[in-house]
Amino acid sequence: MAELKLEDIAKLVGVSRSTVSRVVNDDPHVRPEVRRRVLDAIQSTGFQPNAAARTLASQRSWTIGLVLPHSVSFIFTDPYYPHLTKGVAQACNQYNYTLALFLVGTKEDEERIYPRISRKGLLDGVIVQSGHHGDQWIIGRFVDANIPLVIAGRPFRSDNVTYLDIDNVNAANNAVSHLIRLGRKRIALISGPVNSTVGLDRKQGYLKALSERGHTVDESLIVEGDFTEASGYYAMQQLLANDRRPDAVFSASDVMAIGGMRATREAGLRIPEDIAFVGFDDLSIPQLSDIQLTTVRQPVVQFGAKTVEVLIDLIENGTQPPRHIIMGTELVIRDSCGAAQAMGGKSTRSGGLPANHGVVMRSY
Amino acid sequence: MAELKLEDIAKLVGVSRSTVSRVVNDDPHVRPEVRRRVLDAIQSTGFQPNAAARTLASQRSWTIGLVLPHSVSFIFTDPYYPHLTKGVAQACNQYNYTLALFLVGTKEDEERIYPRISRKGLLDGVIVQSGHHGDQWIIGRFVDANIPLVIAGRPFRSDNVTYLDIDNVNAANNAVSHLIRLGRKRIALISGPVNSTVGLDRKQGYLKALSERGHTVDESLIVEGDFTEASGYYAMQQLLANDRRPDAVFSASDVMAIGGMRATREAGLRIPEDIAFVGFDDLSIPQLSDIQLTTVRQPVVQFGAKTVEVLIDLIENGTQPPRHIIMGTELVIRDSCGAAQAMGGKSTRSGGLPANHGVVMRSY
DNA sequence: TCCTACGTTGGGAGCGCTCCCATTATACCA
DNA sequence: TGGTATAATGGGAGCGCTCCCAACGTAGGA
Repeated sequence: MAELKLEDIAKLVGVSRSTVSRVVNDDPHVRPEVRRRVLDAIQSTGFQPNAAARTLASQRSWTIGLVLPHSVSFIFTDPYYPHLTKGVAQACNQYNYTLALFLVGTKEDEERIYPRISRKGLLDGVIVQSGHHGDQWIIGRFVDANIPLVIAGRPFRSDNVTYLDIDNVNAANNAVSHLIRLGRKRIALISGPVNSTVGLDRKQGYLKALSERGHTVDESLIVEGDFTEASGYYAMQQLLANDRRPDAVFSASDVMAIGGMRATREAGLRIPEDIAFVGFDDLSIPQLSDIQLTTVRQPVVQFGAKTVEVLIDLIENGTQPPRHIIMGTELVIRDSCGAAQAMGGKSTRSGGLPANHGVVMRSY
Repeated sequence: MAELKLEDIAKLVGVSRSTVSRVVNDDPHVRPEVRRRVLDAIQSTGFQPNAAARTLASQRSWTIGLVLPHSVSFIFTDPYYPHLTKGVAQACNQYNYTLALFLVGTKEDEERIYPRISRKGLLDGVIVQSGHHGDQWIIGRFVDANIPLVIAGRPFRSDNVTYLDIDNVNAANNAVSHLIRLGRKRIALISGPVNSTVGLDRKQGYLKALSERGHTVDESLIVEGDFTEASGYYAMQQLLANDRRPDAVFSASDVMAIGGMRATREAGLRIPEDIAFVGFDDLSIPQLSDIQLTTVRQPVVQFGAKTVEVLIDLIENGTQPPRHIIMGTELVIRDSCGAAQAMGGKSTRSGGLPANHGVVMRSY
């Protein structure tokens, strides 16, 4: 079967190329009867308009790019990326855009990928997941290329770009405040990398909670991790080697919290009795544990979808003043923070269920 | 800055459009001196050829599609998908292809996505992750559309399509044989869904190992899961409710094994002393456990990359007889199978390390 | 009845490349 | 030195659409 084109359908129906094009593009200026005949022909022949020709003529590709820098290593261990991707992909489907995925790992990748992205006729716009210091020049590059751009996550220099982020400071503040309310005195932080805005913001929330509630900051209770389970494990070992060990830990990610909890158990300490834990993410990691993690739930999938919507708005309505959109979080209270014991009630654990839903507290 | 085209560069350098095109496409028929001047102009102007125009004229988009059916739910919990995606994305970068990602969840998604994929001028070829019964018609559809196609995973009807798979039967056979060699008598199976070839093949390997080594099959020791942690947990509870409980479990995925191990611990049983576990995947799931899982390592990332290579070969060299490529696996022996104890040695656990590498046995 | 307005339709002119063929420049041999 | 093979170059045609404008038809008002 030779490839059909608009012209062929036109000939078949006995109308012009333009009329078929109008039908395909839902242009109202076609008589209903003609539209029906064209539609029939399209249906019966299985005609699909050629994407490249359409893009060339209309200067719109209906494709958006999702760029995940550094992801090649982290996509292994960090459930954040699959969830974000899912949110973005679903929204793309919904709005009839195609999603082009760019996983950038090495410098070599960058040199192959970034020119391709800046090229016209491939993408209508780009979403860059960011928040790392090293991403600045990439963002600058796309800004220079004048391609519609939305950043997922707060970039270091955010004044002239549109970005979406979750409210990391408030979320961390809530989590730590929760531990303080439960009577914990020495609350440690396993932070994210401080060369990332996520790491920075969650740390700031931790510090804010302490100072707002009259706790003094003990630098020896702050250890930096890199969002991997291993780093959480080592960070916890360091915290436990302290003269006076912590009685609670706020971890900037669930995966690090799991590492920390493993180190805690190995040291013969009980969770939450000896040390309470609160994590960050709530992205359904399968855990081999009878202790369910209290954590900050960030709406990553919706976040990804929202990112797409903002980008499409940018594509279709042209340049606008940069927008900064911040999404809220929830604190999900399960076992590891000791809330159940502290409140004299039963564990929130609904015995035997693979994962309980916990008690949810909206951040705002 | 107005968008540059080939013609503009040509005018700038004082040559023709065709010559610039030759330089851009590395055609050898250009004098070195002219090539240099053109290259300089391209460099200094930052010219990028328009992707859509190129695609339209050459009938090649240098884009391939990765279709993940059912993935919208599983991408949450199953690390297989991110790993496969990573392998595919890296290979795409390497060969200068763009990757278009299609996450298909609902029937609605299908109706939006599949016509787009069949459309000419968007994709040069498609990789479909498969192995589920329901995917047959999708595959048939792409075969009909005559688009270069490679299946990742063995499809149910595989005669007329090219696919890649790992050797699930052998891998499962090895895993179960390992448990038998360690002296386990009642070896249970937490299988994958039997409406998938993965589930079927791993089950067949289990059955094969038993029969080859003179064990009888006890149907009450076989429970079907769906690759989620929850299903592993429930499956294990069912197994433990047995009159005579198993002394070993082979799980068709690590995530289900983790669910199973959680149920085992909750029942007050020891791993591996009371029940030994062997999983399948080895995709670095963060575990809150002092027990490291013995498992079958499947080379998912390389598998994804290989899939791309086979597809590109198909794209560039035209239709060939369908190829069926099967990749080997390794058994990674850690703590949960009890090999260390059985062999009278120490645990293979290198005390305190976040995750040990285990002892690797190549399948073949 | 004619004229105007508007809804409908057709076709030309691109979009920015690649591909092919014709033409010109260069090298090599007799 | 002329003739021929070969390399380098230029430009037309076309890829399959969209967009725009002109042309046509029909209805409604004067």
